[in-house]
Amino acid sequence: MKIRLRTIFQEKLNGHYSNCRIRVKIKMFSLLVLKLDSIWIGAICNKEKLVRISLSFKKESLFADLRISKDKERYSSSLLERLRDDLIDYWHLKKINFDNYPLKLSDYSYFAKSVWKNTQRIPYGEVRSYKWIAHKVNTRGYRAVGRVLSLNPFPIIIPCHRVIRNDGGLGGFSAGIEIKKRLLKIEKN
DNA sequence: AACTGTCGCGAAG
DNA sequence: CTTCGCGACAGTT
Repeated sequence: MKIRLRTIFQEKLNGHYSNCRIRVKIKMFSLLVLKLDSIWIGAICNKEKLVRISLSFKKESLFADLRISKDKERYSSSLLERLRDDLIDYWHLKKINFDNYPLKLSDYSYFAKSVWKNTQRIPYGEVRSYKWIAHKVNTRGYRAVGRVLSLNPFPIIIPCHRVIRNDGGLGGFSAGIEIKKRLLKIEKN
């Protein structure tokens, strides 16, 4: 449970604090943590949408990446249960379609959202280049595409691992190139 | 102002 | 023919 103090009003009347109103906004997050082979996957969601996913070889870095502290309480969530099942199936080589997960994208720029949307159009098992994505969003800012993909809050669901260099090189991956290789290997079967 | 997961060209081996 | 270095590119934080 994440508690954010929104506003604290203190009204000074007649020389002393006589009316103190406190409004607290409580945000509830559900947390999923699972390990598939050597890779840890963490995901958080709010009441209706996924908020962030993180991949790592080290469990500890999940929580920093998700921007939560690790000993928060966990609440069950049907969304995360579905995600957990899908991820396990995906890991066992099933061609899972992650397209219809509700994602919280409201905080991101139009450009970022269009890059991610086009990334989601790359079919399972196929790859496209950063340049290809750039064409789709009408820019020659290839590096800008890379920058936005590096900020991808939903790895696997937004399959940025399917985006590689135009010359066939792998490019990069924010969670580490080994994880990118691993995901591509899973999809090659 | 600095950063990024790029691209493509020219020069060198 | 392959590899390397470098400058241009564009959008974000």
